Amino acid sequence: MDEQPRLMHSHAGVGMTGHPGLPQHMQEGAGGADGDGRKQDIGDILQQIMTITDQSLDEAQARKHALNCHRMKPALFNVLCEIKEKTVLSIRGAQEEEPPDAQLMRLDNMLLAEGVSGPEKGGGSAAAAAAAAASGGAGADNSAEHSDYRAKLSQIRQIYHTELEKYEQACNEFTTHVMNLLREQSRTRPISPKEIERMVSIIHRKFSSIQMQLKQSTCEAVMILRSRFLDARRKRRNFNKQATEILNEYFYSHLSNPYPSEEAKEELAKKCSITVSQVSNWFGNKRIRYKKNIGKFQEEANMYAAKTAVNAANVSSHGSQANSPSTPNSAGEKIQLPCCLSTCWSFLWSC
DNA sequence: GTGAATGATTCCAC
DNA sequence: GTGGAATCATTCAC
Repeated sequence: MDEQPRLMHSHAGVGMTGHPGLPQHMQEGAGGADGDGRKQDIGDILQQIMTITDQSLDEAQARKHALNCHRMKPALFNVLCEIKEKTVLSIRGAQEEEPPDAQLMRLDNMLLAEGVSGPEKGGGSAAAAAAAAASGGAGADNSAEHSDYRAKLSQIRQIYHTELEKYEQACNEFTTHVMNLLREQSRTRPISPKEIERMVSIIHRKFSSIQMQLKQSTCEAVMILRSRFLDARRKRRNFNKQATEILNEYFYSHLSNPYPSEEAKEELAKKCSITVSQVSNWFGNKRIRYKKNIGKFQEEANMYAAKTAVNAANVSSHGSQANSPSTPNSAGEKIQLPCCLSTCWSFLWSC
């Protein structure tokens, strides 16, 4: 109960000469009898403001009207606005400068990179191209897969933009509503432009957090789409017969050391129209499966050994040096290797 | 529909 | 970074 008199005294003191919060027009001639009169006026106004909530609606309306028409009202209002602005700045000033949200930046960057946000640029073509390379150049199928990927990405993009537009519209409507409300209220209580600005930024932050959720879920949707598209296991195609033949020929003719060099892998990849990674995968699988069941692969090994022998014989008949199965080593040099040693070699690299 | 074959991926050790 | 081993996902022959 003793709060009110203290506030009143404090506010009344605002009218004192030389008070930093007091505008020039209120300070001029504040001393003497005129100054006492103005202090009394301000005291009256403040008294009316403090008691206005205890009155009936009609009484309050009448008081409100009287206050609005009071000759000292604009000056007092300015003082209250300035005091409030300074108070708000001192309390909130430090909080205004928030660093940009790192998570939001990451999401924005990703959406931009995937072609979901920003200008439409046939988004996802990079991912589609990557998938095409990963799947080993399935050729004709890829264009259909690309269009499928693009269509799905376009759907995600459309949903994202629709939702974003809704949020932005809602944010603008709400901001306008709140600003109108504050402007209306500013006729009866001191609301500084800074305070309105702060309120707007609070609203924007709230809506921004909702937008972040939208961005998060959009990113997840893109990731799922991308992983499905890029998961080549779902799109596995057997190599053609010729490619398998070339790889097997190399494998069995290098049974002593079935580890093709990078150069050999590149050459094989070129010959088979597959990627170097696919060549590595193929040799990895082949080594394991051969080692696990040599007996099963023996027939195949013999077949390719015979084939190699025939090739060598052909070369020999054309004046070449070799007349037994020859095996180029990893450096591409020819070394003499009896067929019967193939299992011994396999034992060597399997240990 | 089922099982073998096979290309790709993942995890781990070196 | 590379290769081995296990596993997955798909294809293919029956």
